[in-house]
Amino acid sequence: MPELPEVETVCRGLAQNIIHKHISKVTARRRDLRVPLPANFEKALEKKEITRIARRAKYILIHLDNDAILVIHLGMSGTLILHEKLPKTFRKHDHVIIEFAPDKKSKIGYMVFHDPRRFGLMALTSKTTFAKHKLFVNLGPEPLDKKLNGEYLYTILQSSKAPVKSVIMDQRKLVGVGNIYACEALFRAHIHPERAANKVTQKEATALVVQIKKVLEAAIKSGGSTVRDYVRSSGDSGYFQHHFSVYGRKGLPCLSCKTPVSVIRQSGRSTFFCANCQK
DNA sequence: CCGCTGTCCTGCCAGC
DNA sequence: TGCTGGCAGGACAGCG
Repeated sequence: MPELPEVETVCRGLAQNIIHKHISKVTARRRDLRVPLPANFEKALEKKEITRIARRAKYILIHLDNDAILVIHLGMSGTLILHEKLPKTFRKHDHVIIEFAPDKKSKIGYMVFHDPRRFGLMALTSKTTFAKHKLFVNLGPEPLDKKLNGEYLYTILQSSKAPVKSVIMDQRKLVGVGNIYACEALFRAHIHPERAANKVTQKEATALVVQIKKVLEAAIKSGGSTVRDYVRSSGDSGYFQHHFSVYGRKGLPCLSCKTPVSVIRQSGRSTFFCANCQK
């Protein structure tokens, strides 16, 4: 389940494999994803060339050689798998199959969007209307952008008395940080996840920004993380999960002080933290 | 406006 | 072994 590093890893995999490919055929086996596929979905993609792969927040943006952009969100359980040949049988949750015209440069022939929970989506937008699109208009800044500094985060945190963890996961304030990396960044910055955001000091906000960037960059470097069903577009798993300090480590000794890692629920999500190291 | 809860959907795993 | 309940990386509507 992709947070920013996983989505970034998928984008890099796609960029290496499908840029300049021509889409020859699109087949939707199910249209009722989180947002239903538009009626013109297949036609809008067929006969177009892929020119560029980009990412905004947790959305994959596949630019085509006209004004169009194919938007993909993987939700909690979505994967994009590239195949050389069409599989003999489709899996139950293979919802969309994109077929490429053969070319001399690569053997990749198909891309399959697989998403058991259907929390993911595929949508169409365009270069000219992208910024005003419903999915993108309210998104906050990218965490790896220079614009996201301690000063910015401190201002954001000051404006809310919700728990600091909820605020850094709020995609309107800051994109890309999901449950795993929120837990990891707060641990690294020694901030308790339940602390009211407006009680975080300027110094702590700066430390938190540094740790958010560091943990995301480290995860991207190791190819994203895998908990259960996330697979890179090249087909093999990432391995950042071996580096989690607190996430999924309930009851195991804190790597810093050996206190057993705690787990609580915040807004329906599990939060892992060290009650001794995080104040 | 704000903060929090519930919900969408399926699969998997622990516990009985 | 088989069933059940709870939980899963996201996002958003709707409630008080």
